[in-house]
Amino acid sequence: MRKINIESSQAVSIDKLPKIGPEFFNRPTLLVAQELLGTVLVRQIDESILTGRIVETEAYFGEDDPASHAHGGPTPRNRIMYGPAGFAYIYFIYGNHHCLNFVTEAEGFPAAVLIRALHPLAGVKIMRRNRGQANLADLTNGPGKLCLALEIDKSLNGISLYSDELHLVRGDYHWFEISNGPRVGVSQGKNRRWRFFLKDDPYVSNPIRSK
DNA sequence: TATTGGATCGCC
DNA sequence: GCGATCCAATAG
Repeated sequence: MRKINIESSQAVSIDKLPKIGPEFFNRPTLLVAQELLGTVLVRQIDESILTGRIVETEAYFGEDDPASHAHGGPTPRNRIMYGPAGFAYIYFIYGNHHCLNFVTEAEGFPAAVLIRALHPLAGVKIMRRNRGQANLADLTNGPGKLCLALEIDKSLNGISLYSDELHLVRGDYHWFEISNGPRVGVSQGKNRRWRFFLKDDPYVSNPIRSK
């Protein structure tokens, strides 16, 4: 029976924490993007468990969204976005980095939420090893950083978010304020303020943190 | 087959 | 502020 510090206060058994089910993701994307804040991402690798509280997300919605990979219709790369909700869409970008997305909405409609930043909880030692540096606040404060820290790459593309390897559980972190702003790194669709994050949280990614 | 640009990061 | 680095999409 594995014991783990999910929220730093008391050790609980990871087996007893109910996974968040696929129905959570099969809902309006902007709602899911906000309700994901405060939940805990669990990454299990063999005997190791890495967890982090989601503190920053971005929504990508439909083929009409110019910033979405699905803008312009289905391709081999974006096909997971067209599938049912509750699966991971993972892609490689800028020749260096992976990004983790959760597919939302009904099958056939391309939408997803990009996970942009985590507050590291369990497995910090392994995350530090994976990232090759020691500053806790810089471990998972960006989409590429958190994938490296949690050993998430394209081999997990299309995996169920109800799997042991990768899933979500509810945190006990509730009383926060949600801020929103323009999405990061997109050249089009700037008018959509679909980046959501915990107000004043130190683990949010750096660019344009406030306002 | 070639070219171009991208939902980034870390170092200068 | 800029280079690394390479995949995906588009054009030819």
